[in-house]
Amino acid sequence: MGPVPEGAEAYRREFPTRVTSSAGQADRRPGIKDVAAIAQVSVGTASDALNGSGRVASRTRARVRQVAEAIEYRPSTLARSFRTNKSHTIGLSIRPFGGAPWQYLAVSYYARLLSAATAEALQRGYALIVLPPNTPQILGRIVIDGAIIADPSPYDLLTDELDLLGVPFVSDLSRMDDPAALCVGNDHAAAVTTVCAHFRSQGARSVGMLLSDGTEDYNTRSLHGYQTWCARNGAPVRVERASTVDPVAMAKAADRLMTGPDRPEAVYTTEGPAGHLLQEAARRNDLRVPDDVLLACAEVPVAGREQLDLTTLNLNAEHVAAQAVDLLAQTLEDQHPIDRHRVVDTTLHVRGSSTRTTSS
Amino acid sequence: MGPVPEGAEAYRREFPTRVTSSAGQADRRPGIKDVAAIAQVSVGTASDALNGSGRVASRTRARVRQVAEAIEYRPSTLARSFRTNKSHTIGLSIRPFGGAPWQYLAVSYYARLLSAATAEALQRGYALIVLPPNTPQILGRIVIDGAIIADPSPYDLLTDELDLLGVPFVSDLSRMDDPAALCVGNDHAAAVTTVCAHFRSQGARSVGMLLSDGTEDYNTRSLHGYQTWCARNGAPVRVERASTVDPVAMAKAADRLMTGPDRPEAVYTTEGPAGHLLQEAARRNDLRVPDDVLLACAEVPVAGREQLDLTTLNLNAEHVAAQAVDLLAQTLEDQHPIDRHRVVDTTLHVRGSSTRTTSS
DNA sequence: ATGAAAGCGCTAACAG
DNA sequence: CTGTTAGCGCTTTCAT
Repeated sequence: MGPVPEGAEAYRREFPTRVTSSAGQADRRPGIKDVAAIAQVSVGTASDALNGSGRVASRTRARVRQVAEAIEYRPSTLARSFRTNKSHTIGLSIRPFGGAPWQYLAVSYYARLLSAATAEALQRGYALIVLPPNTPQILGRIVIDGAIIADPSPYDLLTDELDLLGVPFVSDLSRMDDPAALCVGNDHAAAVTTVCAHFRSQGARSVGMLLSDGTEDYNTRSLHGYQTWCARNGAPVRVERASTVDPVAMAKAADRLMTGPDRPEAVYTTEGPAGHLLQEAARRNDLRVPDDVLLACAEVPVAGREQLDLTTLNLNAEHVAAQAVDLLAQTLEDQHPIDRHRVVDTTLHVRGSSTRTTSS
Repeated sequence: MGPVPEGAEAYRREFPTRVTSSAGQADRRPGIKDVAAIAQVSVGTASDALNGSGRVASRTRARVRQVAEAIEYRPSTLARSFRTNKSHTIGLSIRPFGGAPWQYLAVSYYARLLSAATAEALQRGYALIVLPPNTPQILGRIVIDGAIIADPSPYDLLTDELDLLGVPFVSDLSRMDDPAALCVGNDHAAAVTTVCAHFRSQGARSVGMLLSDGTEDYNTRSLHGYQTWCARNGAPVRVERASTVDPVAMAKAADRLMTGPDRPEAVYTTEGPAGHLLQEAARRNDLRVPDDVLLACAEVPVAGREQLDLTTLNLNAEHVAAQAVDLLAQTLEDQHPIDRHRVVDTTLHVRGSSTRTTSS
């Protein structure tokens, strides 16, 4: 018999049922010691040969690899992860939305974030695990190297547990005061300012704001940006808030912005799905868009985007995801990124709902 | 000092920098041996006490747990996974769609499948990992206990690798001939029959079919069901196929179904996003819906569902996901489910696009 | 260039 | 009831 037995058959012939304890189960997956035994090297050498550490003769490496291929050896990812203390997985937690905890995929921003984060992570050799928000217990069962917390509520329970476990995570700009924190997000204050300026350029003197009643960072920043703009431009502040969970409440809030003698000449909402609620409210109140009131919203459900002819603020979820994954990956690979706070630009897509056709 | 030091401070006081090799890094996470040392028990006892194996005196268990709590001990999930050979994760792979590999979230069926699978998995203590389709290499880096392959192409490379690794997986009904395979899916043939029967009940004598040119199970089954229905009912077969990737080709295919003297009186498409393509094609060809042609489609993008007034076939993605996770979880927990092939019902939602208002 | 051996942190079998 | 010990499968020194 030659020194290099080839194929799984030869392997089985030479090592018939290598099982130690319970007889009969010859179907156990081959381990690295099987490879080593057949290739007539030690496990250490086999490991080096397979991982290409360079310190093994090319002839023996070839032999070891040949054997590994022949018996279809696959290293145990579990053991390897354990040994290297890396699982190559990152968690992504998205805040609850619309009552149901997983409703968020209906919001284009989060769907895009998830897609892009998954793609970007995989490209770098990480898999993405979808985590529930506010459920730190899950971290006791599963393994992640790092995490991305999208739009955490100010007291998200996950973050504390992650800190305790020493798992690095990226969150939004709400943690910017901590220079060590990893932050990626939009400058929502600037975004709102852009929208308001656009409204004004179209002749609107007053702008109303439809906000969620949540306490996420984007909410507070958007509100702050709005208030600042109003103050600087001598415009009245007109804010309505309602729970994102409750479309009826949202619709009523929209109605409040469309009625009364002092109703604003333009309305913006940070809640994408509320975009068409604004359109419906305008219709209910016999206001023509854009003639009587200008409208815009941040993101919008994917389908029917064009049909709605709605001016939108693109938060560039793909960029956010890419930056977040990049920042996390660098940190996990001990590259100590210098720019740990990253602000992603927003883009205003002007469409019919905010373009004055007749001068007022 | 009492026998039970409380709090991390006491711990650090008593065991100042327990590090063995490199001095100075006192920030290493406490392990089970730290807990054991402080609680004055062996690691085995500590493990039993923490995992509630029942064989330890309640007094000592209390003490051990108290210590663990005090020093904020968290078991290494990596080590535990390694030891128990379980990672509590399942992979979900969804076929590529629309060119971009992650575009599928725009398709409501897949978005719902992902949401529901994630929720169901977490409820059972599993986390869900989003896997790319046709990329078996990823399985060499990450750890999963099982997998769900949604709509695999007939030669999906993932399945072979999963078999090799001994990772159980659920796929669709295309593997029903293997009694050991785990299968969950809709009976697409029956679904198409339902749609055709509905069309006929509304007076349509002929039904056209707009299909993807893919080779997924739902495609072949839908086509087969359609052909069978036509044969049984003496209706002409009129099938157009186009790549889901290519909306232009899809639109052209839709046009072909709307023109000519022998154009069908009703059209169904299995591709949700093509639903409104059918509507547009009808408009282009001056056909009124539903007067001149009846329309229906399987699933539809989430937003604007009501506005489109389109009859849809609900594939009940949530049920599919729940059954798939259930089947997988049972298998992983060695419960050897008897019903390894599970067929999920579909539901026809009749709306305006297929309801004859005037009798023809 | 290669082999031998020491663990990673934890669980589980066995011994007391 | 509790302590001791043997690994899980692999990577990584340290010798040779």
